[in-house]
Amino acid sequence: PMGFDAFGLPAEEYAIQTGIHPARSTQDNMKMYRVQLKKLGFSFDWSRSFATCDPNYYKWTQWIFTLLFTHYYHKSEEKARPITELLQIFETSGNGDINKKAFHSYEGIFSADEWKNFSRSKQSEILADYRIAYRKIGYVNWCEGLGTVLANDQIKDGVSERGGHPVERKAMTQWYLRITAYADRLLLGIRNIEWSDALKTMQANWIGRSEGALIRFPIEGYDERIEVFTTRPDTIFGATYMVLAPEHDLVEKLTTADRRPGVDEYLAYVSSRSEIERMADKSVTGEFIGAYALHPFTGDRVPIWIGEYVLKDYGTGAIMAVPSDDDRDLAFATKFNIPVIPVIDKSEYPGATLADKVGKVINSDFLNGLEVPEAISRACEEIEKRGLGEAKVNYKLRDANFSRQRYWGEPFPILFDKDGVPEALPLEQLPLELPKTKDFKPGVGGKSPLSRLESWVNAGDGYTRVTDVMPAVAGSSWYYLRYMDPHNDKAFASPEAISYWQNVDLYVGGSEHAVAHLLYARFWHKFLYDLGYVTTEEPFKKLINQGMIQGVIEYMILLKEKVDGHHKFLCSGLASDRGIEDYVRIPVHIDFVNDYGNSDSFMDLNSLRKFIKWRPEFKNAIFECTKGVFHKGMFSPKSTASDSHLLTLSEVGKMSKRYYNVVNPDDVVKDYGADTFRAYEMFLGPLEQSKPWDTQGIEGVSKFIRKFWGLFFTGENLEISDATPTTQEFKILHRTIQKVEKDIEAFSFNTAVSAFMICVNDLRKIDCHKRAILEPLVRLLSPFAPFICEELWQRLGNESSVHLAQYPELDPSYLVEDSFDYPICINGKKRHVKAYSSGMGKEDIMADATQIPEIGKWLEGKNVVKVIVVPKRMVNIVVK
RNA sequence: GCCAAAGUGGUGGAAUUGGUAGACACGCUGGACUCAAAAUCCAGUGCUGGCAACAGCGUGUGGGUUCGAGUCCCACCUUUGGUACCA
Repeated sequence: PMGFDAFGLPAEEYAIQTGIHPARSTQDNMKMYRVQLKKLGFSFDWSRSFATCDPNYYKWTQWIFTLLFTHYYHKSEEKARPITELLQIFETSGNGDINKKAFHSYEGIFSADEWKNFSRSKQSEILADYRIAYRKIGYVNWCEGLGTVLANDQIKDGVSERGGHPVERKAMTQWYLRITAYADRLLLGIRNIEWSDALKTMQANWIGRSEGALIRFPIEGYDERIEVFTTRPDTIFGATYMVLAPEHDLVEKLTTADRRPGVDEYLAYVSSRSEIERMADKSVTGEFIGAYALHPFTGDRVPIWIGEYVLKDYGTGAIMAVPSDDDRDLAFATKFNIPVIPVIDKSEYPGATLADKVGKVINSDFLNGLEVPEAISRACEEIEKRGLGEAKVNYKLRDANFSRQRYWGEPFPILFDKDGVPEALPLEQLPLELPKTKDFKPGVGGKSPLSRLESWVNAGDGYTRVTDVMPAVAGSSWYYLRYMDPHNDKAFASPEAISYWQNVDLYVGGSEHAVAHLLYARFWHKFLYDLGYVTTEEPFKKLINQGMIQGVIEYMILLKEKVDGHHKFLCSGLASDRGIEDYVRIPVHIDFVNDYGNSDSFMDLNSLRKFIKWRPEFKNAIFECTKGVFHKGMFSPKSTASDSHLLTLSEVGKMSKRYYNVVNPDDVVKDYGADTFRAYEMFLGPLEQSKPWDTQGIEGVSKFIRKFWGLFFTGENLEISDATPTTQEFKILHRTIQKVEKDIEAFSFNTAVSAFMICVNDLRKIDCHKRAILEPLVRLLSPFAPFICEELWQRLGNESSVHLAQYPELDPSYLVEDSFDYPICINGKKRHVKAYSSGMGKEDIMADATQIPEIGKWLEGKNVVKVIVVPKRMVNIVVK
């Protein structure tokens, strides 16, 4: 159910050509059309991956969506409640008459104080609006937000990565997943799962809980107030100006006539800037809009500005700026000559930065003299007392855009009536299948392809359908539950199956899912838990991030000539005889120092930076990317001297078609067999670690497999003895059982393979061919080398599969050693080794160790201060 | 900048969680078998000095704790992921 990249081609284009539903097509079809599409020279923009295409599965994804749609978050109960309950309460409470009960229930959406602060007209508007409450208060909200769509009218900025087509960001009414309702519980739940600390921290940071205050600033001459969120209410007396996000609702209203031209110009500037530009260039920009807020405590006039550095989506989209205690505010104030009032005295905390929450408050009326932490709570108190705002917890986590303007994906099981009120389709009408079509081009104004289908949009009786589809994360948020009962057509999984399987014991996945997929799945799971559909609070009990097998990416740089005293290079990627033509799209000249921002070459900027770091003498060189074909063997072998004309650079990175560094496992299997390949992947290193694929070491594993086979055969003939094994042979076996068992539990497969190698080497040395040893060993090795073990198991005369056989059991009695080789150390340095029997006491060892003749020379002329004996570890003699 | 992870031979990596650093492999060197090669087998292989016995040094750098540090603490350097004006 996860979206997958099918040969790097989007499903839409595939369907255009074939008319075949990708999920139902065969691999061969795919390959055939892949070739055709390439010939046609398609480039693609609006989708790279297939969404879930099996209606029997996505029926339940749609059903869960209807649950999310018909439930709301009840703050005081901290769980999901059906919206219908809420509506009933309103209906019985009479038109516009807000009784306490209704009020309480409404708390799930607005706090009591928020409600109080709404104007009378807004309150009745909300009540009159209750019929369309679904739009606003469910776990999925139908509201406006930015989406990235193909610009089919005008080129604005930025081009798509794949085809170079222009895209734009556009506000559209879309579905949003209200994951923020679960922010607190998603954060708390992290404690109870066995994930790596790194991953837990990443999720915690992503949720980004911060405690602070919501403060409402009155505006001179207006009834409205500006709401700001701050984690530093203690610095409120240092607030010398306010900044609104350029997209803030009040900007239009508050801008004075004399400031209008400047503001319009600034707004135009902001909207012209692409995300990339904003990120690359963080220069301080802003504009005064002419209006003033009134400081809630002092009543001073506080000028209102707009500025790019305030984000519409975080907090309230507005800040009180305290230049004395915030780096960004200070930079802004400095640039625009806004006064700075120091409010925190940090003289007692040398080395503390502006952001550190330490110091004593000054210039701040009733806060003077307090330490920062006290001042924060004191300020919150006062703010609440005077009705200026309240303490508030804010989360970085934002509601997730759940609409995609493309063809493939689960259609939304929602109909809008003629008044625009959404209704969920009942389960009997699911799945709502995607309509068949041959027209996959985007709709007008960046709308999705479905909007072009009149028969889809109009559902009859004045009802209309949503034209967007769900993202790939929809299906992936719960697919593991479907595995528990995959063929059930009455429910997404039966209660029996759910209570038997519960949740995922071990989830192995890449760390790229750290915040998105893993967070959404946790949210859905908790939601289903609240509704009683699952029995656990967390979907994935234990999680391991496997590393990625990487490839080596090679680059080549050719010193071409000297131009105006500058070195000029031809640079290129390479790795195979297929050449690089396709991958260097636009030849560009890069003067690295002055113009390095415009690279569109295969050899990316990072590599160039690395190159410069390595060879600083070429700092001022000119790099020219070329379409020419470089072969590895074209130039003299790797030379790095500056008099040479060729330099090579390589780096380790993802295996990808675009780098020509993909190693096909089939080839390795063909050369060495599946068992060797499998065991070698395990042997390469720790599971969690990414590592480059390097076939050099595979010989060792291959030899091991052959040696293991050799234990059973002399030439072609099976030669197995039924003799009783010696103690030593049993010891070798059971030592291996112990080690392998422990390693499997710790997911340390590389050391398990090494234990097998040691075992086989030891058995060869003593020429052991005994069934009583080898048969358990076959069973033990079978998860690591399943095919050869199955073969040997059958040859040993067993009827059923080795994979169904009883796993060998450890007998610790074979592991008892009667002596131990103690390293004898002088002051912690090993000088000698001596064996002492296991029964020997500490005192006896101590006494003997100091008498060892070989140790004598180290003790000469010194006093023995202390002798430390650690049983079964070592002996340390401390001398002075 | 911030968050996270990691730095051990020529290479991939071990190290019982504070107790013999370099297991197991690859590579390399020498040898056996062979007319020869491949395959296989045997021996050696951290660095430096020495014929050797042996000695000194050695887990990114500098300091600290300890009888004892790859492992713990402090500061720094480097690399790899992630993230980005989060108020």
